[in-house]
Amino acid sequence: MPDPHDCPGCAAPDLAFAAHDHAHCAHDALNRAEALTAATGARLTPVRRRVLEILLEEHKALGAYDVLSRLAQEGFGNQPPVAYRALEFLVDQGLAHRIQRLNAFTACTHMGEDHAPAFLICRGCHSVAEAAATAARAAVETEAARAGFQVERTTIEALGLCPACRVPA
Amino acid sequence: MPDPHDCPGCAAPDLAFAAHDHAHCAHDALNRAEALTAATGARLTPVRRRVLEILLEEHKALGAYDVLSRLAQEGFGNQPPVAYRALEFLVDQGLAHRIQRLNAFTACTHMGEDHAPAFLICRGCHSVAEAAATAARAAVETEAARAGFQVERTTIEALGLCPACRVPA
DNA sequence: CTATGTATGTAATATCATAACACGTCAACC
DNA sequence: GGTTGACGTGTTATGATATTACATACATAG
Ligand SMILES: [Zn+2]
Ligand SMILES: [Zn+2]
Ligand SMILES: [Zn+2]
Ligand SMILES: [Zn+2]
Repeated sequence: MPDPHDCPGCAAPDLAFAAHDHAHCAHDALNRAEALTAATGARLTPVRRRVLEILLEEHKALGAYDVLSRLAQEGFGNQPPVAYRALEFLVDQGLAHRIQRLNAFTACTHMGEDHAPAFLICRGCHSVAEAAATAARAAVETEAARAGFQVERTTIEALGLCPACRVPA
Repeated sequence: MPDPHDCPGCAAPDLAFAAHDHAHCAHDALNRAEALTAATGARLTPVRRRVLEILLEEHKALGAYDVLSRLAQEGFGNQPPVAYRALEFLVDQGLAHRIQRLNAFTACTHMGEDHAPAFLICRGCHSVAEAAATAARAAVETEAARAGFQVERTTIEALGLCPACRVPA
């Protein structure tokens, strides 16, 4: 098992697109999730934990029904609410995000950081990364204020090409 | 019929939330749509025109099925593709926008301006306004570039309270 | 007038999401 | 120990959103 304190991938700002030891990346995220939920008293039950593991397998977004079919294969319930509830829990706990544009979910790559990222969605390989969005959010709020609008949450999702997909093979 | 050259509402930057003569606002938008489609050769057929009129009735987003039921009442086809196709046409022509967060559509308030707005969605009254998003987009692209990601389109949708809904009655 | 492309109508199906209820577990409480 | 209540899970049923495929109408170009 990799040492969590010696990992180039985990230090990368653009984790999803950077080459990294993803097995370690996922393992580490799961540990972090355990710690975070333990700290708040939230219960990372088997279903919820398994859903998070499934999301962590790749830096992509999975639809609720994709998750569900995986769960069903493994002996968990096979009805939509099973998946939706676990996903809702993970999103509420900040362990996963919902990607509006894809009607899909992805594991958070910055667990515990109280962040509100922009999502970078590659239309080539369908990977999803998180990017800092502080400046962008501020800009939106400035414009909104001009209209007297009070922003509570802002969804920012960029569609385009990741580094790997930009260059044709 | 109002004079298109004397309208306080049409000059407001935050048209949707500003008090304005909406009958004129909608009428004017429809004229603009006619002119724009005529100029490009696109055909604003009866269904498409009617869908735009429906969207223009309020500064809100309407689901495809809401639009469809209106169409059906008026003797147009009552199957989903009728609505989805007309809506797709309007979006392609820049006469309407799709609001991802709501799975719904709203008439564009800046037809012909080649804009890429942020949407301000009021959770109180469900009205939707467009706000300038040039700075926000630039910020997103800057961050994306740091990850080597090439942005093609960015969806920015803010949820919050409009001026009218901020103050409790 | 006929061929062509475009728009519309319709049926069927796919995909995404939630409401409502039943059951099991566990810990707090008496 | 039994009761209660909160919570999580399972299941049925339904609702909401969206697309594929095919048939038909209609304009206009040749
Ligand atoms: Zn990784
Ligand atoms: Zn890619
Ligand atoms: Zn108006
Ligand atoms: Zn409002």
